[in-house]
Amino acid sequence: MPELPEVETLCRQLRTVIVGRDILSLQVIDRKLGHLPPLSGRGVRSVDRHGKRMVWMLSDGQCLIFQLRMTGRLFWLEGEELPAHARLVFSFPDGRLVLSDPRRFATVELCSPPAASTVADGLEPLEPKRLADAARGRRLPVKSFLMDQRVVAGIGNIYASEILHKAGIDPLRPVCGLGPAEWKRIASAAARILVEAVDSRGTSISDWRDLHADRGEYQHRLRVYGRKGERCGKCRGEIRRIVIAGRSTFYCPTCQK
DNA sequence: TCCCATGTTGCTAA
DNA sequence: GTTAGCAACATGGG
Repeated sequence: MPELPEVETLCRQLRTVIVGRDILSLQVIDRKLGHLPPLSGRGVRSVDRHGKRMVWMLSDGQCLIFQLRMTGRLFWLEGEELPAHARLVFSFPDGRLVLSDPRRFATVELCSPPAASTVADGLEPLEPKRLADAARGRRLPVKSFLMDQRVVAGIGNIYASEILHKAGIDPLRPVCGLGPAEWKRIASAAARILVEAVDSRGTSISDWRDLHADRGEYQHRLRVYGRKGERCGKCRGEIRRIVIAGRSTFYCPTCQK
Protein backbone atom coordinates (compact mmCIF):
# COMPACT_ATOMS: atom_id res chain seq x y z
CA MET A 1 0.00 0.00 0.00
CA PRO A 2 0.83 3.51 -0.04
CA GLU A 3 2.65 4.32 3.18
CA LEU A 4 2.30 7.55 5.13
CA PRO A 5 3.82 9.90 2.51
CA GLU A 6 1.62 8.55 -0.26
CA VAL A 7 -1.57 8.79 1.81
CA GLU A 8 -0.59 12.30 2.97
CA THR A 9 -0.09 13.30 -0.65
CA LEU A 10 -3.59 12.09 -1.51
CA CYS A 11 -5.09 13.90 1.49
CA ARG A 12 -3.51 17.21 0.52
CA GLN A 13 -4.64 16.91 -3.06
CA LEU A 14 -8.12 15.73 -2.12
CA ARG A 15 -8.73 18.65 0.22
CA THR A 16 -8.51 21.08 -2.64
CA VAL A 17 -11.16 19.27 -4.65
CA ILE A 18 -13.70 17.74 -2.26
CA VAL A 19 -13.69 19.53 1.11
CA GLY A 20 -16.78 21.71 1.32
CA ARG A 21 -18.40 19.90 -1.62
CA ASP A 22 -21.43 17.63 -1.53
CA ILE A 23 -21.37 14.03 -2.64
CA LEU A 24 -23.93 13.62 -5.42
CA SER A 25 -23.81 9.83 -5.32
CA LEU A 26 -21.65 6.86 -4.54
CA GLN A 27 -21.57 3.83 -6.78
CA VAL A 28 -20.15 0.56 -5.47
CA ILE A 29 -18.75 -1.46 -8.37
CA ASP A 30 -17.01 -4.21 -6.40
CA ARG A 31 -19.35 -5.97 -3.98
CA LYS A 32 -16.37 -7.16 -1.96
CA LEU A 33 -16.31 -3.66 -0.47
CA GLY A 34 -19.60 -4.43 1.25
CA HIS A 35 -22.71 -2.32 1.47
CA LEU A 36 -22.33 1.45 1.36
CA PRO A 37 -25.30 3.83 0.98
CA PRO A 38 -25.30 6.35 -1.90
CA LEU A 39 -24.40 9.21 0.54
CA SER A 40 -26.28 11.63 -1.73
CA GLY A 41 -26.32 15.18 -0.41
CA ARG A 42 -23.81 14.62 2.35
CA GLY A 43 -20.98 17.12 2.42
CA VAL A 44 -17.31 16.41 3.00
CA ARG A 45 -16.26 18.48 6.03
CA SER A 46 -12.64 17.38 6.29
CA VAL A 47 -10.06 14.93 4.99
CA ASP A 48 -7.54 13.70 7.53
CA ARG A 49 -5.01 10.96 7.94
CA HIS A 50 -3.62 8.88 10.74
CA GLY A 51 -0.80 6.60 9.70
CA LYS A 52 -1.87 4.99 6.45
CA ARG A 53 -5.57 5.46 7.16
CA MET A 54 -7.60 8.27 5.58
CA VAL A 55 -10.67 9.65 7.34
CA TRP A 56 -13.36 11.87 5.79
CA MET A 57 -15.68 13.67 8.18
CA LEU A 58 -19.13 14.02 6.62
CA SER A 59 -21.74 16.69 7.28
CA ASP A 60 -24.10 14.23 8.98
CA GLY A 61 -21.49 13.40 11.63
CA GLN A 62 -20.47 10.08 10.16
CA CYS A 63 -17.02 9.20 8.86
CA LEU A 64 -15.66 7.35 5.88
CA ILE A 65 -12.43 5.49 6.61
CA PHE A 66 -10.23 4.33 3.75
CA GLN A 67 -7.44 1.78 4.03
CA LEU A 68 -5.74 1.48 0.65
CA ARG A 69 -3.56 -1.48 1.62
CA MET A 70 -1.29 -2.74 -1.16
CA THR A 71 -2.70 -1.43 -4.41
CA GLY A 72 -5.55 0.96 -3.59
CA ARG A 73 -5.37 4.23 -5.51
CA LEU A 74 -7.62 7.28 -5.59
CA PHE A 75 -7.97 9.17 -8.86
CA TRP A 76 -9.75 12.40 -9.63
CA LEU A 77 -11.49 12.21 -12.99
CA GLU A 78 -12.96 14.91 -15.11
CA GLY A 79 -13.73 12.79 -18.18
CA GLU A 80 -16.09 9.90 -18.73
CA GLU A 81 -13.64 7.02 -18.78
CA LEU A 82 -13.01 4.91 -15.68
CA PRO A 83 -9.51 3.59 -15.01
CA ALA A 84 -8.80 -0.15 -14.88
CA HIS A 85 -9.88 -1.90 -11.67
CA ALA A 86 -12.38 0.77 -10.63
CA ARG A 87 -14.07 -0.45 -7.44
CA LEU A 88 -15.95 2.61 -6.16
CA VAL A 89 -17.00 5.91 -7.74
CA PHE A 90 -17.95 9.11 -5.90
CA SER A 91 -19.67 11.76 -8.00
CA PHE A 92 -19.08 15.39 -7.03
CA PRO A 93 -20.35 18.54 -8.76
CA ASP A 94 -16.97 19.17 -10.43
CA GLY A 95 -15.83 15.64 -11.16
CA ARG A 96 -15.62 12.07 -9.96
CA LEU A 97 -13.35 10.31 -7.52
CA VAL A 98 -12.61 6.66 -8.16
CA LEU A 99 -11.03 3.98 -6.03
CA SER A 100 -8.96 1.76 -8.29
CA ASP A 101 -7.52 -1.39 -6.74
CA PRO A 102 -6.20 -4.36 -8.76
CA ARG A 103 -5.70 -6.66 -5.78
CA ARG A 104 -8.93 -5.67 -4.06
CA PHE A 105 -7.43 -5.49 -0.57
CA ALA A 106 -8.53 -1.91 0.10
CA THR A 107 -11.36 -1.31 2.56
CA VAL A 108 -13.82 1.55 2.95
CA GLU A 109 -15.97 1.79 6.05
CA LEU A 110 -18.80 4.16 7.02
CA CYS A 111 -18.86 4.63 10.78
CA SER A 112 -19.08 6.98 13.73
CA PRO A 113 -16.06 9.21 14.34
CA PRO A 114 -13.27 7.08 15.81
CA ALA A 115 -11.76 7.96 19.19
CA ALA A 116 -8.52 9.90 18.91
CA SER A 117 -5.63 7.49 18.49
CA THR A 118 -3.09 7.09 21.27
CA VAL A 119 -0.48 6.08 18.70
CA ALA A 120 1.84 8.81 17.42
CA ASP A 121 1.64 9.51 13.72
CA GLY A 122 4.93 9.43 11.84
CA LEU A 123 4.72 13.12 10.92
CA GLU A 124 4.42 14.20 14.54
CA PRO A 125 7.71 14.81 16.34
CA LEU A 126 8.81 11.35 17.48
CA GLU A 127 10.00 11.17 21.05
CA PRO A 128 13.07 8.90 21.22
CA LYS A 129 12.15 8.10 24.82
CA ARG A 130 8.71 6.93 23.79
CA LEU A 131 10.27 4.51 21.31
CA ALA A 132 12.72 3.24 23.91
CA ASP A 133 9.89 2.71 26.41
CA ALA A 134 7.82 0.77 23.89
CA ALA A 135 10.87 -1.36 23.10
CA ARG A 136 11.72 -2.27 26.67
CA GLY A 137 11.98 -6.00 27.20
CA ARG A 138 11.15 -6.84 23.58
CA ARG A 139 13.52 -8.76 21.37
CA LEU A 140 11.98 -8.34 17.93
CA PRO A 141 14.07 -6.83 15.10
CA VAL A 142 14.04 -3.04 15.04
CA LYS A 143 12.72 -3.07 11.48
CA SER A 144 9.61 -5.03 12.51
CA PHE A 145 9.21 -2.69 15.47
CA LEU A 146 9.19 0.41 13.24
CA MET A 147 6.59 -1.18 10.99
CA ASP A 148 4.31 -2.02 13.92
CA GLN A 149 1.41 0.42 13.49
CA ARG A 150 0.77 0.36 17.25
CA VAL A 151 4.20 1.88 17.87
CA VAL A 152 4.29 4.54 15.16
CA ALA A 153 1.55 4.92 12.59
CA GLY A 154 2.51 5.15 8.94
CA ILE A 155 5.89 3.50 8.38
CA GLY A 156 5.79 0.64 5.88
CA ASN A 157 8.30 -1.60 4.18
CA ILE A 158 10.07 0.92 1.95
CA TYR A 159 10.54 3.70 4.47
CA ALA A 160 11.54 1.32 7.30
CA SER A 161 14.62 0.27 5.30
CA GLU A 162 15.41 3.87 4.37
CA ILE A 163 15.07 5.14 7.95
CA LEU A 164 17.39 2.49 9.38
CA HIS A 165 19.98 3.14 6.69
CA LYS A 166 19.97 6.86 7.44
CA ALA A 167 20.23 6.10 11.14
CA GLY A 168 23.06 3.60 10.60
CA ILE A 169 21.27 0.79 12.44
CA ASP A 170 21.22 -2.89 11.43
CA PRO A 171 17.56 -3.81 10.79
CA LEU A 172 17.98 -7.13 12.61
CA ARG A 173 19.05 -5.56 15.92
CA PRO A 174 16.74 -6.62 18.77
CA VAL A 175 14.98 -3.48 19.99
CA CYS A 176 15.77 -4.00 23.66
CA GLY A 177 19.48 -3.64 22.87
CA LEU A 178 19.27 -0.13 21.37
CA GLY A 179 20.60 2.80 23.38
CA PRO A 180 19.21 6.35 23.77
CA ALA A 181 21.58 7.80 21.17
CA GLU A 182 20.44 5.17 18.67
CA TRP A 183 16.76 5.88 19.30
CA LYS A 184 17.50 9.54 18.79
CA ARG A 185 19.10 8.79 15.42
CA ILE A 186 16.13 6.65 14.42
CA ALA A 187 13.60 9.30 15.43
CA SER A 188 15.35 12.08 13.54
CA ALA A 189 15.94 9.90 10.48
CA ALA A 190 12.25 8.97 10.43
CA ALA A 191 11.15 12.59 10.65
CA ARG A 192 13.54 13.71 7.90
CA ILE A 193 12.71 10.91 5.51
CA LEU A 194 8.95 11.05 5.90
CA VAL A 195 8.86 14.82 5.43
CA GLU A 196 11.10 14.62 2.37
CA ALA A 197 8.97 11.84 0.92
CA VAL A 198 5.80 13.91 1.41
CA ASP A 199 7.53 16.83 -0.31
CA SER A 200 8.34 14.46 -3.18
CA ARG A 201 4.71 13.30 -3.37
CA GLY A 202 5.68 9.75 -2.46
CA THR A 203 7.59 6.89 -4.04
CA SER A 204 6.54 5.54 -7.44
CA ILE A 205 8.50 2.30 -7.31
CA SER A 206 6.14 0.34 -9.47
CA ASP A 207 2.75 1.81 -10.02
CA TRP A 208 2.00 4.31 -7.27
CA ARG A 209 0.30 7.42 -8.70
CA ASP A 210 -1.12 10.44 -6.96
CA LEU A 211 -4.66 11.82 -7.21
CA HIS A 212 -3.95 13.19 -10.67
CA ALA A 213 -2.21 10.01 -11.87
CA ASP A 214 1.22 11.65 -11.64
CA ARG A 215 4.29 9.85 -10.33
CA GLY A 216 5.94 10.82 -7.08
CA GLU A 217 9.65 11.64 -7.03
CA TYR A 218 11.02 9.91 -3.94
CA GLN A 219 12.03 6.76 -5.86
CA HIS A 220 14.98 8.82 -7.13
CA ARG A 221 16.09 9.46 -3.56
CA LEU A 222 15.94 5.91 -2.16
CA ARG A 223 19.32 4.94 -0.76
CA VAL A 224 18.85 1.19 -0.17
CA TYR A 225 15.35 -0.02 -1.04
CA GLY A 226 15.46 -2.05 -4.25
CA ARG A 227 19.22 -1.51 -4.58
CA LYS A 228 20.55 -4.99 -3.84
CA GLY A 229 24.11 -5.42 -5.07
CA GLU A 230 24.67 -1.68 -5.57
CA ARG A 231 27.17 0.38 -3.62
CA CYS A 232 26.12 2.23 -0.50
CA GLY A 233 26.23 6.00 -1.03
CA LYS A 234 27.65 6.55 2.45
CA CYS A 235 30.45 3.96 2.66
CA ARG A 236 30.63 2.16 -0.72
CA GLY A 237 29.71 -1.14 0.98
CA GLU A 238 27.51 -3.58 -0.93
CA ILE A 239 23.79 -3.33 -0.26
CA ARG A 240 22.13 -6.60 0.70
CA ARG A 241 18.61 -7.92 0.57
CA ILE A 242 17.40 -10.10 3.42
CA VAL A 243 13.93 -11.19 4.54
CA ILE A 244 12.57 -10.10 7.91
CA ALA A 245 9.09 -11.22 8.94
CA GLY A 246 8.46 -12.22 5.37
CA ARG A 247 9.27 -8.80 3.90
CA SER A 248 12.20 -7.73 1.73
CA THR A 249 14.65 -5.65 3.70
CA PHE A 250 17.57 -3.73 2.19
CA TYR A 251 20.58 -2.52 4.15
CA CYS A 252 24.30 -1.91 4.07
CA PRO A 253 26.10 -4.32 6.45
CA THR A 254 29.16 -2.06 6.39
CA CYS A 255 27.65 1.12 7.82
CA GLN A 256 24.54 -0.23 9.56
CA LYS A 257 25.55 -1.76 12.88
C1' DT B 1 6.37 -21.63 -14.68
C1' DC B 2 7.93 -19.27 -10.64
C1' DC B 3 8.81 -15.39 -7.74
C1' DC B 4 7.89 -10.96 -6.28
C1' DA B 5 4.99 -6.98 -4.74
C1' DT B 6 4.43 0.16 -0.72
C1' DG B 7 -0.59 -4.14 3.85
C1' DT B 8 -3.30 -6.33 7.45
C1' DT B 9 -5.26 -10.08 9.97
C1' DG B 10 -5.58 -14.39 12.05
C1' DC B 11 -3.86 -18.86 13.17
C1' DT B 12 -0.29 -22.07 15.04
C1' DA B 13 3.60 -23.28 17.42
C1' DA B 14 7.85 -22.55 19.76
C1' DG C 1 3.03 -12.87 27.02
C1' DT C 2 6.07 -12.60 22.87
C1' DT C 3 7.55 -13.75 18.54
C1' DA C 4 8.19 -16.18 14.08
C1' DG C 5 6.22 -18.28 10.41
C1' DC C 6 2.74 -19.02 7.47
C1' DA C 7 -1.57 -18.55 4.96
C1' DA C 8 -5.11 -15.82 3.36
C1' DC C 9 -6.94 -12.04 0.77
C1' DA C 10 -6.44 -11.30 -5.18
C1' DT C 11 -4.03 -9.65 -9.15
C1' DG C 12 -0.42 -8.30 -12.23
C1' DG C 13 4.39 -7.86 -13.73
C1' DG C 14 9.05 -9.49 -14.64
